Amino acid sequence: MESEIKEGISKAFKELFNQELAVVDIALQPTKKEFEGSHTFVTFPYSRLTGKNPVETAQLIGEFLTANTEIVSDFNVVKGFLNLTIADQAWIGLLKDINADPAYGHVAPTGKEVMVEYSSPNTNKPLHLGHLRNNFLGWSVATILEANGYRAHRVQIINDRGIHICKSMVAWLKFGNQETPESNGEKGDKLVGRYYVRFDQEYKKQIAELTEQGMDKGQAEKEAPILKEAQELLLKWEQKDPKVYELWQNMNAWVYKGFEATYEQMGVNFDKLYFESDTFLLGKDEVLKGLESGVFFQKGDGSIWVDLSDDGLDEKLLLRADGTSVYMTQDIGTAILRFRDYPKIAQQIYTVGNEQEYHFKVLFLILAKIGYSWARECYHLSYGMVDLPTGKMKSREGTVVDADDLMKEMIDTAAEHTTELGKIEGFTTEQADELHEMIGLGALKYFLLKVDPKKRMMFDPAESIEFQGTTGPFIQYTHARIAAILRRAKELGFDFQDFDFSQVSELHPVEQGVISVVADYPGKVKIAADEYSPAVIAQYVYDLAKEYNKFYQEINIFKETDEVKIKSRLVLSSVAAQTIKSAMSLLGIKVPQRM
RNA sequence: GGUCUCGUAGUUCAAUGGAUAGAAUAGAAGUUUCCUAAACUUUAGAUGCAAGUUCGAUUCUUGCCGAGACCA
Repeated sequence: MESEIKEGISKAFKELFNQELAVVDIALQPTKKEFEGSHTFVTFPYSRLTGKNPVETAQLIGEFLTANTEIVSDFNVVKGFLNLTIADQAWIGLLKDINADPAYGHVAPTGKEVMVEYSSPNTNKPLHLGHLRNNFLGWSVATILEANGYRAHRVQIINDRGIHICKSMVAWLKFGNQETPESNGEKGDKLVGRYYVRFDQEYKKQIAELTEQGMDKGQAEKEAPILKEAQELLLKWEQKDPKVYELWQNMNAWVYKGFEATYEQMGVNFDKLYFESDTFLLGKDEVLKGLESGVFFQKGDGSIWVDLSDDGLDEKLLLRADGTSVYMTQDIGTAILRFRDYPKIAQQIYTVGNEQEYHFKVLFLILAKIGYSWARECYHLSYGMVDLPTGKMKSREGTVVDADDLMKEMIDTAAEHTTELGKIEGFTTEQADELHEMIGLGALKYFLLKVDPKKRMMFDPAESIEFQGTTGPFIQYTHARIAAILRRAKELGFDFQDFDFSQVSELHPVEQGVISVVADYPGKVKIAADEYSPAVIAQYVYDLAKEYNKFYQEINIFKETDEVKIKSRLVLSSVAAQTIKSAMSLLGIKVPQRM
């Protein structure tokens, strides 16, 4: 539809003004609702090209389009705005085409591949609210890219080594009494996380004792025995001490099992996991190679650095004086390994919080410096922090919202609301549970994805579980109502599968409204991919649901006596439902048949 | 100190340089003999401040004020 209008405008420029205006340079915008029409062409910028003032230009183009195209039936000009009205037949034709396309809005596979990283947790803490935004975002972007014809590889890097996990290990050895997830039924990531907290408590206690004995605080922080024990453990781990290694493997295995359960509840999955314990040595090799080739330099103490002052940044440490690696070292190794594993990927996307923007800027520069041309195809999908009404999430102050707890709370609230409204009569327990999960998680995902990723956002638990307004459940409810209509149609014996569109002669404005929003879908899917922003889809599907609700309110399909109208509206409803379902699936949200 | 991000209704979010800055929510007032009222309709309310660029600025540039993150 849009492209046909643009072609018409391009033609008009050629024939009326003898000017070349490429179709790609023409922008249309939706007409404001207070004006007649659906598409608007702004003529202010073209006065020079046409030699006429904006109003005359708009008038001439409007006349040309009405006379020479089938789709534009009428127009009006307000200042430099040319508002175009599309012919009913063009809308009907569009509906017919959309209805005939089972993969409407999605591009067939192009053979291009892309890698999307998300989640990437530490193994010493359970997943929290921030991880939810991260996972939903990464998973959704991968799915949106798939809808644009890419093959997406979903991966994560697990920070499974380092002092943090050793802290949990020490605490478990000291206070754990050999307890395991099997022995006490606790989720593995929670158990290990608990010992990390336990370590911190003990550490603080020891610091207090030492300072009481007269040691100054800075020294006490270094000298606390429990910290020394953790450091010793790390050293033993690096030497692959069998006992330490076994404990490390066991505790990490508990964590992974716990994470797996959380991911399953979240509805996300991965094609491949990377572990830092596997990649950090490769990174080290690369740094040493870079030192040999003169890309990096060494300081007097033996530490290795990169100088990025030509790029407007400063010097950055790559390898410590004692030869141990830093985050950057590991990330270099991981990136290289991934391009080896998947040589066909055109791009690597990192879903990581915006506090690491500097880190990734540096990483990509370094990769380019050591000669990897794909470095410029790496993209940091940066997202803002999630704030709570009570303030910032701080693990030390216990104000972290646990991912499992939150998901459970959402599902429970969905159950309460649904029961209150009497919606689940006739449901089996399994059906009811499935529905509550759909609604609870739909509310959560939609709430976290509707905001522009790069912006910091406020998550209000109380508000998010209100299933009103710009929310997932609102959209799910709209879908359920359409499904009810289609069920009713079946009961009444309406078969609209091979509906003959040529019988339809006119449209009600609310029908046209729905078709016009549905028609935007492919364009939105593309924009969402270009901008790596599920928020584009979230906003879109809300608009669609709202538009359908207007239609629903205005027209009672089964009250109509004209069978052609009934069927055409059933087709319209079916197309709307499918588009809602398709768009929601890009966000990882399921839609129910009834709720 | 340096780099970056962000300041929009009471609140949470929108707006490829375009028309009278949109929604939602909270507030006020309505709609159900009819397919699901978790809906719909009406109403009131905002661009931090000051310049600049131009037909036109929430958007681009500069300065200031305010919030946050990162780098030493």
